[in-house]
Amino acid sequence: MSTPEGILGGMNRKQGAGQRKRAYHHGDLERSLVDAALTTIREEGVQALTLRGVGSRLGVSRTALYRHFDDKQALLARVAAEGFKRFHEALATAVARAAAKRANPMPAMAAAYMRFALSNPSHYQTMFSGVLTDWGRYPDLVHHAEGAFNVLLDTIRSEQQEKRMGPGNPLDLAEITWALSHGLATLGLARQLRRTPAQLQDLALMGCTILEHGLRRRS
Amino acid sequence: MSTPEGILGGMNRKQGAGQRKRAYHHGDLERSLVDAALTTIREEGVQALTLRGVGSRLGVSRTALYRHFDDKQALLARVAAEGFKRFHEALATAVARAAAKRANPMPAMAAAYMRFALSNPSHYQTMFSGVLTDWGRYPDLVHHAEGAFNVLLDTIRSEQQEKRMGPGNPLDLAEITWALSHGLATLGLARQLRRTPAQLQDLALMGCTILEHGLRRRS
DNA sequence: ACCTGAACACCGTTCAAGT
DNA sequence: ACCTGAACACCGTTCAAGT
Repeated sequence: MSTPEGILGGMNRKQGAGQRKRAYHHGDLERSLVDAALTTIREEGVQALTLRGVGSRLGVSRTALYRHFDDKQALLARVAAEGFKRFHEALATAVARAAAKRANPMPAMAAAYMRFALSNPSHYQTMFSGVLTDWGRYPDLVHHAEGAFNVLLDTIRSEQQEKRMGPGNPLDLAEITWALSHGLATLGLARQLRRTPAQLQDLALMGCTILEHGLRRRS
Repeated sequence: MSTPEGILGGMNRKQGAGQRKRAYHHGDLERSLVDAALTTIREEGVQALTLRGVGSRLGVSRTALYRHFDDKQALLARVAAEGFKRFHEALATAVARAAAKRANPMPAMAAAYMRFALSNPSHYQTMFSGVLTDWGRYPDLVHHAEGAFNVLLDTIRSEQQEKRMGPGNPLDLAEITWALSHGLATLGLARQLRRTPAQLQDLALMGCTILEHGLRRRS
């Protein structure tokens, strides 16, 4: 790992004043590129993202990006990986908080899922829109995606073990639960359901409750 | 509407022999363009569709398409509209067949939904991938999309009226049911669930059953 | 180390021109 | 009516060159 502060300290003596990683043109261009991409995706959709657009948003040439990312895919993969990391954390936190209150973790996860999608629409779109091919090229993408899914799967397993949830193959139940949350989130973000964020949040909870009740009743 | 047979009959006397709408270069180029687009989408994904690619697949210039479609969006909209029309019909047929057998229409619809997605992946991808903006420009798109959703909504309403389904706001239940089917279909087609088509079909039925049981049990 | 400008091979779209 | 070729304004990506 390089130590940009030390190197740049000699090149630019007006360093400091709260700016740690300032390079001679941009401080932490890599981070700025990701943020600029997120802004573009939020405003125009992931389909409309261009490297020229991202560059010009920062007053930087279209090729400057190649110092930090292999190609356009790599920039999108970074956005998605960051999204999956936050998503993973959001689900884990929701489960932990429910456990601390001895509350049902399933609706807590359903709420956290929808809240994440609504609060991070650019990340969510990049994670699931299908713009990303070759997931295999980006290990942390796969790592956090699997991590998030495993939070769900492990919670279902332990709820079943404690007899708080009805029987059924945990993998089947996890995929069905995920599909419902994912369906509501994608349709909601695409404005295919005519709902306010608060109503989408209610719908996610309601769907989760119905599934849980259905599981108790199965033969 | 023009009558190409009459016009072309004078231009090309080797007409007939089972070919009705043959123009001097291609018979029904419009239909061929849609089919070529579907093939490309199936093989490379909707993101990879180019007008040059579609044209060269038919041995036709990239601009020939503009005689039949306003632009690329219009070609994609045609694919999506055709998809929604077939989708609408598939759902309506499933409900009608279930009614004829006095069978439960809900699992019949869930099965028909997944079967449509698996049998028409190119259509499904174009319908729901988000490549299509400006739905308002294509009325039959909206018409058939609403038609398909209304089959679901009406079925839920009548099942509730006949006391075969538990209580709840029909619109809420329709959107939850749709979201589950849509989530399973999109995740399945994107190979994010590691399932065979037959397993996806089973999962769709299972999800539908759990939802129905959950509805009976709600307070 | 970081950034640029020119160049290349692609795109969708327009338009005058051919049959 | 139907199709083409040239032209235009965009892409992503590469690369030699600058500081």
